[in-house]
Parts: sequence; C-alpha cells; structure tokens
Amino acid sequence: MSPAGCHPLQVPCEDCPIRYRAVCATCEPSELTALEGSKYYRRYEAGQVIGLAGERMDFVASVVSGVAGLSQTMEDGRTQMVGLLLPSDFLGRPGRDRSPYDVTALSELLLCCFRRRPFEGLLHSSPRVAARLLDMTLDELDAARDWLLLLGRKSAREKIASFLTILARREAVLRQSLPTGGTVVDLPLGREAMADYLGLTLETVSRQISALRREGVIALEGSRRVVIPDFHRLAAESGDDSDGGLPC
Amino acid sequence: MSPAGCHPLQVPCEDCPIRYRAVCATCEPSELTALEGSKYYRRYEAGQVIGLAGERMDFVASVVSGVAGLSQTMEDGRTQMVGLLLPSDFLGRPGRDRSPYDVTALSELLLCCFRRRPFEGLLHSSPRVAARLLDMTLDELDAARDWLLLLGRKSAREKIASFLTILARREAVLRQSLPTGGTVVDLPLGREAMADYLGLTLETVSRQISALRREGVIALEGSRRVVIPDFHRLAAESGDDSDGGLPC
DNA sequence: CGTATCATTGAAGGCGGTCAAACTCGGTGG
DNA sequence: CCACCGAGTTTGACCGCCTTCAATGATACG
Repeated sequence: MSPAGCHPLQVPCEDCPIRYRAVCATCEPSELTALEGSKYYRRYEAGQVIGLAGERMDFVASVVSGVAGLSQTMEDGRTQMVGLLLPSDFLGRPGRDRSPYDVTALSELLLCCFRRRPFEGLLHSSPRVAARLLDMTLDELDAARDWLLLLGRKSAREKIASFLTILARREAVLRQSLPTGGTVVDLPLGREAMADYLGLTLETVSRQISALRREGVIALEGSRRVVIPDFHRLAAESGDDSDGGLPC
Repeated sequence: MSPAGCHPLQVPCEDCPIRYRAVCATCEPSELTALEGSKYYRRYEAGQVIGLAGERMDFVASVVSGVAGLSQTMEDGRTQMVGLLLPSDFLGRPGRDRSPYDVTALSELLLCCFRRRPFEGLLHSSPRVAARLLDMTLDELDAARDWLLLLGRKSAREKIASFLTILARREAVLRQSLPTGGTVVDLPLGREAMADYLGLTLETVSRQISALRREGVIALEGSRRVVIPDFHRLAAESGDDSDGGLPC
C-alpha cells in the first residue's frame, strides 16, 4: 500500500479513464497540456479525511477512482452527507479556498489534483473549460434537488431503493450497458455512511435492506454486494415515476 | 391588476433594483446593452404556474421582485419544493430548454426574461457573464446542501427556526442592516408552501409556529407576519452553530 | 482462538403524520 | 350593517414509522 499523498505515477491524460467525462472532457490539446503541467495525483484510504470544514484546501481535483463524501455535522453530532463524489466528479470550488464541508474518502480513492492558481487561470483563459464546469455544476445541482425530494418526502424503504437504483445506473453508465437482469452493485459505503446519505439511522438502513432481501427484491453476497434480479421491481419501490429517463 | 405576461414598462438596467446582485451584476456597458435588447418583463400572480415539469421554457430570467418556487411531485401527490427563488436569483438552465421541475409563482412575481438564444450567445461571447453565472450556481449548490442537512437531520422545530432565520437574513441583506432586535419578517409563503419547503405537513408547521409563539421566541401579526424580538434566541433554536457566518 | 469492527435483530417509546373539527378573516351579497 | 361563505389556519386525538437503546451475530485479522 502506498501512503496517502504520494504520487503513484504520472498517467498521461490521453490514457485517463475519465478523460471524456471529467472537467477536462472538452479540452483541446493545448489546454490539456496546460492541465498536464499542474496536475498531480493523491491517493487516500477508506475513511481518511481529505479536509475538514473551514480548513484551507490548496487544490481542486477530479475523482479518478473510488468515492468521496462531503458532509456536515451539527454540534450534537448529527451528521448529514451533502455530496457524493464518484469517478469523474469534481471536488472543490474555484474562487473559494476553504470548503464549508468535511471531505472524506469513503473508499480507497484516487484524485487528480490541480493547484488552485493555475486551474483558476485556465478557467479564465479557456471558455471551453469554464462552460464544462458550469454544466457539471448544474448537473450536480439537479442531483441535489432529487436528493431533496428523497430526504423530504420518501419513506425509509423508498430511500434505500432509490439509493440502490442510483448506484446501479452509475454502474451501468460505466459499463455502457443497461441495468436490467442480474445487475450486481458493490456498495462503496458501509451502513453508517448510507444512513448519513439517506437521513436515516444505521439500524433502519439495515432493517430495510433485510426487508428487501426477505421479499426477493434484492439478494446479498456478504453485506456490501447487492444483486438485483429485476431492476424494474427495485425501481418501482423507489417512488420515482417508472423508468425515470432511462430507456429499457 | 395587469394580466400575467404583459410588459409593464421597460425599466432601464441602470435603475434596476437587482442590477448589482443578479446574473448581470458584472456586466460592462456593452454587455448590458446586449441584454437590454433581448430582455422583457413578465408578471405573475401568487399561485400561478410558470411552467410544468417537462414543458418547454423559451426563456431564462432573473427574479426582480417576489418569490418563485421549484417543486417536484411524486405520482401519489407528495410534493417537495426543491428551489426557492428570491429577488436577484436566476431561473432556468442555459443549454436545456425544459425544466425537470414545476415552476410556480409563490407570491406576486416580476421576472426579467431573456430569450434563450441571445442569452446563450452572450454566455458564449462574454466570459464575465459566464463566470458570474457559475458563481451564482455554486452559491445555489451550497444553499441546496444546507437544505439537505435541514431535511435529513433537523427536527420540525429546528426546521421552522432555520427557515425564519434564512428569511430574516435575506431581509437584512436587502436593507443592509443586521438582524438583531425587533426584526419583522413577512412570510412570502403560506403554511402549505412552507410545509413543502421543509418536508413537513402543514399541520406540523402550524403547530411548531404556535409553540414558538407561546414560548415568546417569535410573535405573530396575522398569520403571515412574524416579529422576532431576539434574533439570537431564534437562531439558537435552528440547530446551526451559533451566528453561522454573520457578524453581530 | 480471541478480539475488534461492522451488521443484524429485538423491544419500547416519541415525533411527526393522518383524520377531523373549530376558528379567523376577508369578501360578497342580501 | 350584518349574515354568509370559502380559503387558510389552528387545534385536538390517535396512530404508525422511525429512532433509541440494547443484545446478538458475522467476518476479518492477529
């Protein structure tokens, strides 16, 4: 295991697995070389803190692999996850050097980091990159709004089903396939992190997963691998209007 | 009363009450004249629908006065507000011509509208405007994340207190004063809309407001005017760490 | 085999939801 | 002027879902 913060090896952007989905997706060769110059990798282990609320973060980054979480904590200890960053998602806010949220690696995590100044310079000089970042931010805002519906109005059972369909869809996008029969989802989060994401307690998460298993909506292989025999059955449990946007 | 959709009168941007807070805040004179050419006003009455989910919206807009709401509805009728647009906030998404949310005027509302094509053209040609929109979108994302904490982890009482402090702060920003003693807040929303915002039922909203009144945390003048004798007392009920960011 | 961590299951209680009735207030028409 | 009406709000009684507290079970690792 390589310690956190070391630079594994400098992967050229052309070979990057998230080359065409991250903030650099629309870069021209010249812009790419500019990024290539100021980029470096950081690796974190599951559970490791990347930055605490209010601290300075001297870089912004793309998630290359793994999962990162943004979370807020109240004085009495209640915590709510407010961002879930999967591969190709962008971490950090240009123009602000301190995050108002705790940033944590939820699984083993690889970040492609850019020092702030050069990146903000590129943002200024290249409308293409700025437009891409705006588009990604708007997508994130839409995702946050779906999340508001989930937290505000869905039952515990619907929350679990929604979460599993979200993961199954992201998984399917990666594999360029449709989530229909026999989809397998590896949960990148433990029960407690899932509870923080869904606004529940870990006990309720566990109970609802057990209930879905008992009823045959899902099957478990260990506690972190979920098999979905019938995707539509699961989606129907999520409370969203059927096949929300995904053709099948 | 002028009917919805009519053009009241063409206010020059220089005299606009939101000139320095809206998407046009950083515009140079030349950009401003470009906007001035394609802008027009729309007026809506409280409760009026601006657009339904999935419908085309041929314009984007700034809220000049009044309040608009974005909301999502599930098949069985449960609804959750997912966006609250106050004066200077931006409505619509460049690049997408149909909103995934219902858009409603929650009070009497005046929009400064821009036809899509000219606006997107300006976004392309003027990095200044693009940067401003990115910044506003990031602010909205931060607000959505605070909202996630509210929906996921706060009690009904804390939700009400949080909502009132949010309104009091926005009010204070408009008047350029600090919310301390004797602040008066006019609720732009009825009990049902508040419930949709907070992920509660209207009965619970009403009960919690009554409880805060009984205990002297707030006072009511009619059902829509709230007097806050001690802002810190109210803020302490919101569950947020004391004086979140606001100097006093 | 023992231990630590995470997950599951159980029992009891509380917060907010549901259903229902009473109340307030502005507007309308007799 | 006042009775009536309707929409919005308040209050009450009861119930169910989720939380809380607690114990048991599973899995990995030394």
